[in-house]
Amino acid sequence: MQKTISMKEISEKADVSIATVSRVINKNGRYSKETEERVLRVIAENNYQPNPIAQGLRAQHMKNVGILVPDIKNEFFTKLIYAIERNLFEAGYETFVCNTDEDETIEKRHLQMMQSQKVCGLVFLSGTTPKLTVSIPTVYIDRISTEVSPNACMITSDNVTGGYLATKEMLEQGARRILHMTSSKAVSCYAERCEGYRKALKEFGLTSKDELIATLDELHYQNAYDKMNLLLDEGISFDGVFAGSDWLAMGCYQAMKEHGIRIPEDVLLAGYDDISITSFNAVPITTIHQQVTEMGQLVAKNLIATIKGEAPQKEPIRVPVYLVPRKSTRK
Amino acid sequence: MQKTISMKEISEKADVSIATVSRVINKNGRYSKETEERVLRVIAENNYQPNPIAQGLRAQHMKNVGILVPDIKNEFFTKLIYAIERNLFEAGYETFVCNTDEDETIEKRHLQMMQSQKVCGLVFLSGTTPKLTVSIPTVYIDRISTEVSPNACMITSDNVTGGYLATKEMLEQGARRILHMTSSKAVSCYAERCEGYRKALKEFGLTSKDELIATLDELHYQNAYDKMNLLLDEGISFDGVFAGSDWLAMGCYQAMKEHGIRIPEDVLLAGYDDISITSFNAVPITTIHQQVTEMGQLVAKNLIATIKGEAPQKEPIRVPVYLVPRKSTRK
DNA sequence: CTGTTAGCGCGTTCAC
DNA sequence: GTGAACGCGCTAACAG
Repeated sequence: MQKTISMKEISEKADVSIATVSRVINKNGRYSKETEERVLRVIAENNYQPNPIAQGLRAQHMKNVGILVPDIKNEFFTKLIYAIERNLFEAGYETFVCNTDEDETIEKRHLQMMQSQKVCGLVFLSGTTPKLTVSIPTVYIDRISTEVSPNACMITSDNVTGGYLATKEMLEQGARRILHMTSSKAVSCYAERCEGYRKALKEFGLTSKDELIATLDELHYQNAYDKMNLLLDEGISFDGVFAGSDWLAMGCYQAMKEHGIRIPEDVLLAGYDDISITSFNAVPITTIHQQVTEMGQLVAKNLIATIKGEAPQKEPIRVPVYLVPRKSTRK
Repeated sequence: MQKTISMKEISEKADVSIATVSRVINKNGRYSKETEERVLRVIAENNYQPNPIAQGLRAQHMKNVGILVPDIKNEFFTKLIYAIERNLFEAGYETFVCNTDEDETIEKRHLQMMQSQKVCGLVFLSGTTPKLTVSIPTVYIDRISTEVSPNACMITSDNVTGGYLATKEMLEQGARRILHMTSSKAVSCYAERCEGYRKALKEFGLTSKDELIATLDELHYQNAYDKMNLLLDEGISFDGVFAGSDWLAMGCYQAMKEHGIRIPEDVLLAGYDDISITSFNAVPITTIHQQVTEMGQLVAKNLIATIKGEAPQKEPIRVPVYLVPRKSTRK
């Protein structure tokens, strides 16, 4: 382990007290121009930088933030993480990426660690989380909750509009029995997308039918694939599918394909997130684009503001979405 | 900020000295059975856990490891990160994921932070890195280097065999002029894949031709796409393409498709990594599967061993790969 | 303007 | 078997 130079050594080399060095570093004033220069010179010469751990021990928090993500293998989340990390890093924060696998136990353990490690901020990417009891500045993405912590803020894309746009697209293309695949759990972003789905149906004089709402406990490709196979074997009929996420859409696509259903000729299909795979799929899939870069910026900006003591906005911040029409909804 | 209970408070509640509490926690002996029980009980009752920052300040290192990754948006890397993180977490380590964007400056700044933050281990995922001057236990993945740090070990998949298998597949399917797209920089994994490419050619009585080696400064989809467009416009002829990674293969695919080239009828195509998108592509793409789960386990195992003081293995550890034949090489 | 000092929470040496 | 005391590197309160 490489031993690094300490503030004390700097103070000796600069022939001042350790307190003065600290003041210069933190620009706390109460030092002369000359001493400042001298100290800064010694610091530069020795390539010194303060020990974040010692700072953390004193301040009771580190300049690190934890990001809790349900599935780091999902491109949608990595694009979000990328944007968040980039913005936080520029502001001097390092990032713990904690993959929870949608497992409550793992999530709790990560949270515990984050708390012990005194991260100064937390970011939750959409998922089903237990009630958070910590009072660390937090940003929730795509997870509206009624029981909001006092210093938490929420950023979410406009899921209602997204669901609405995807559904409307298929209605306009002639679909009348649109299946919606979504989460069985009370996850706000999925609930909102479903709301948009209903809204579009209503506009077309239709009502949502329970048998056309397919719910999943886990939101992976495989689950969607299995569920769709089940539904098809049961003989349910539909002429459109709005999947709550792109990976669900991919699962539906695969199952339908294997059942000899042609897309878009027999059934229209739309997903959500706009991950790369949808555009390269054998039949490119219509989807809703979420502006991850903008969301990442907002996350960083709001989190940092909250960390600095500003009261977070109570109202969720909504980022617009737009439809990306592709072959799967255009015969 | 939530104030947590300290060791001192535990010692008071248990009516022992703080030193004894420390000894019990670290199982350093020199305490009686009764005191141990009492201390452990108080610890449990108060849900106490040691402050990692204070521990870190004393020990001069934290139980955290940094992972440096060139592109966190690439599924291949996230699968690797997933496996690494999972294994390290089970062993009690938290992980800093540092995205470098293949930018040396950013990488250096991350490294500097990791060093300041006293991570106890470092993992480099394939990329072009400057010489590392720190002596932190390190694992390199897919980045063989001659100038190895004393406590670094290397894990890599069998890239030579991978390149060989991909190329041989196309040769067996009749291709004779196979273009190879690879990195312009001296990145070991790409160099090795190229070596496998040559080896296969040789076996078929062919030699590699310079005009059939296309190099890229940056290894993204867009660069491959642009390069392939350029080559096609120049009129270079070939009947097979071995791309050094799946995203490069996707870029080649797209450019060829837009030039009216049919795959596999006119040109065969193979990639490397086996990311999801290759199997869902309009023409599923043949690729080389890397066993990321196994690699992640090996990374964690070896890193932890090195952290604990064992001398790391000098020889690179090679993980087998296998060919995943798909439509892009089967007419 | 500058220096001395206490203490953040922990592990460890040294007495007893 | 146990406890007092020091120091890891830093910031802030206080004294001058």
